[in-house]
Amino acid sequence: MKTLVTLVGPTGVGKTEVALTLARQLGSPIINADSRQMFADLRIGTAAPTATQLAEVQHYFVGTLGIRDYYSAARFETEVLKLTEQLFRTHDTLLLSGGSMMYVDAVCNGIDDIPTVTDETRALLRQRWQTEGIERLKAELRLLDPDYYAIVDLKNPKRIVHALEIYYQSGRPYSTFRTATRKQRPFRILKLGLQRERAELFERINRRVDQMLADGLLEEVRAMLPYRDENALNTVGYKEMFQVLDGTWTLDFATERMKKNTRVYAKKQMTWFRRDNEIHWFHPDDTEAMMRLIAPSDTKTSHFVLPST
RNA sequence: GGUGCCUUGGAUGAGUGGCUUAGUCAACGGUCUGCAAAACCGUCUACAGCAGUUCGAAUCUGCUAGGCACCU
Repeated sequence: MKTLVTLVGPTGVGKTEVALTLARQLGSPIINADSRQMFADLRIGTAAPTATQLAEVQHYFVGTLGIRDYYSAARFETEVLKLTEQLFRTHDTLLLSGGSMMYVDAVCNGIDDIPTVTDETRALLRQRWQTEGIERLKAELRLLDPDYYAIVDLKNPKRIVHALEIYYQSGRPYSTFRTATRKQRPFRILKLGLQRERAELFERINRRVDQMLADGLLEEVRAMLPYRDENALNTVGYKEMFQVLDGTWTLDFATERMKKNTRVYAKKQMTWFRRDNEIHWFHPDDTEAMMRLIAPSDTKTSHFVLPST
């Protein structure tokens, strides 16, 4: 039975280290599920695996995107599925590790087949949102897709706009694409979650932010200035440091904000993962317990085999 | 010792007799099916203490405590 081991947890909990340990023992490559570590130019601020770590274990989806590339959870789903199909020919166990909640869910549960929105449609709707206001778009959605209008979070402009994008892209209401069904995968999925006490996690986050700055985060951000409006840079760490480069925030203030926003992000991740009752939770130090769950039989069985007489 | 000003929820900060839950930040909780490290939502009802005035006080009066300023 082929198994995809999925390692999740909040930012800063220690996923990278644990993933390496497990990968070594399983002889598996690491499939990265962190939406920001995929960008080649965002290494320091996303705490991407180091060159040494990358050299030691084969990684996929780390540093594969240019800063202006479009990407999505749906695309991740299809690419990972294609990759696993290939890798499972030579591996029984594969490791998927990362904290991007939606990316992980896309791989585990699937995403409905919704048409990709073109740049033109996206730009058009964004412009209408700005010039006509969200109320107009809401009224329009109510007429075009009453079913979705009834359930959508009307306070969230992104959801309204997206539903309209789909409508204009395809000529069909967004709600007709939503099946709410879970896709079956041709392999077993074992979900492991990493957890620490909150105070300890926050302490690690604070220290890691300081380390990023010492490692040259500001220079990395400076190189991204020409692309600051790209979605990939709407990211904790980069947002704050742009303010420093603009001269509107002091470095100290920005650093505090970055720490705070990272903590908030970690909490959001925990909120998301908490409701997934398929996750088995572990302390990051307890990789032995994780291995026992992943490969329970390996060494144990021999003890129970009675010598034949 | 005397005089004047001040004291609001974790922080900041409006409010000078009832209409009110100020607001902001933090903290905590939650939503989530194509940009998700995104976007959005909810919770946290305080007025330094005591005694009065009043139908009714954070808002008026007195005393007590603490803080700040000035004076002998």
